[in-house]
Amino acid sequence: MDQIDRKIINMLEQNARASLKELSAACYISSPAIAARIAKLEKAGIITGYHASVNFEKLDYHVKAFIQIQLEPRQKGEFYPFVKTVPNIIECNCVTGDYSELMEVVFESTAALDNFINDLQSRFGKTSTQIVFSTSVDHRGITFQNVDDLSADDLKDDAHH
Amino acid sequence: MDQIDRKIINMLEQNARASLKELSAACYISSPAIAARIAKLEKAGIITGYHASVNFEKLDYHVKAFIQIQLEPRQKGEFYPFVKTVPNIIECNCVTGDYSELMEVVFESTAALDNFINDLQSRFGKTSTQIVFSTSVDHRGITFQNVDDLSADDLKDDAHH
DNA sequence: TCTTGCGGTCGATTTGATCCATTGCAAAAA
DNA sequence: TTTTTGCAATGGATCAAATCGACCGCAAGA
Repeated sequence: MDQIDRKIINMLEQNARASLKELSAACYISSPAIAARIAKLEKAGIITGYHASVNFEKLDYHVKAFIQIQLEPRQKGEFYPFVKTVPNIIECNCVTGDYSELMEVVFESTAALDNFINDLQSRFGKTSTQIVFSTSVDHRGITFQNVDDLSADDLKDDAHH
Repeated sequence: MDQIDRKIINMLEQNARASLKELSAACYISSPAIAARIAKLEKAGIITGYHASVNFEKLDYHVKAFIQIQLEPRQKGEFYPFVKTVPNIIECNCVTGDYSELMEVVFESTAALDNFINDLQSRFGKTSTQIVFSTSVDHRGITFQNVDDLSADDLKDDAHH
């Protein structure tokens, strides 16, 4: 993981469809070299995938919310397969605190959200919900600093650490 | 937005680097047709970007957490530019409830997280933090149902709605 | 009926990705 | 010190994929 790898990751986080040529120009190395580095980062499990992101509003998912739920330990075996199959659940984490699971969801309407919460409560346990008014930072990866405007020499020097 | 568009979106959510050829084969239309549809979805603001996702653990961000913070209305002008500049904040939402902002963060260690929380509290207001034990559903987009195994005829019929 | 516009196909061209032989360099072995 | 080994890169040839432009068919509105 040198500066070039970090720059590749930054660029692919911003635009996963960037061509090897673009990456190659920005990193001052050849495109086969970029391809080899990307393959290595994927194999190492550092880059885990490439995903298009969509505007939920435009797809008529007007309500985003966070739902916390209290779960008995024995319910987890049923809960985890369940959450994976519900497309409205866009993230789910097991967390510290009074509620054991915290999930992020999107729904067409508050009515549909309410419906889902009722279903959750009857199947599992007590919930607590916060509805999202606005999103100031949309889900993103970490961005490496001090990599964005490096000269050819800076990058090359670093490569042979 | 017909079934073909939905299938394209599904596929690009799963693999944003899928080639036009792959998409074209799966949708039973030519690759220029796919390119035109993607361009249209982007221009309409339905597809908002393509992002590589990384394994935070492998990059030594061992602690994921959700931080809620109480904010005076007048503090928002300062808060929003701030959260955008902190790379550790991977999502931030304004929500209903006792705490006005809910953010998802990643840090190298609990010490670094603690440090950040102290900084937040001194700059803004009261916080409440939940640390993530495990993630059963990693951040994902919505997946359209009944699109994954359609025949050539199904897709074509739908195109001329 | 005629026209307009959209969304599609097909083949030609251009662009980008991949393969392979070769090089340079640094670290470990002789 | 010299030799060897292995890794990461290059550059050109080859191959695959994306783009362009001409053309077609169909449905909606003039």
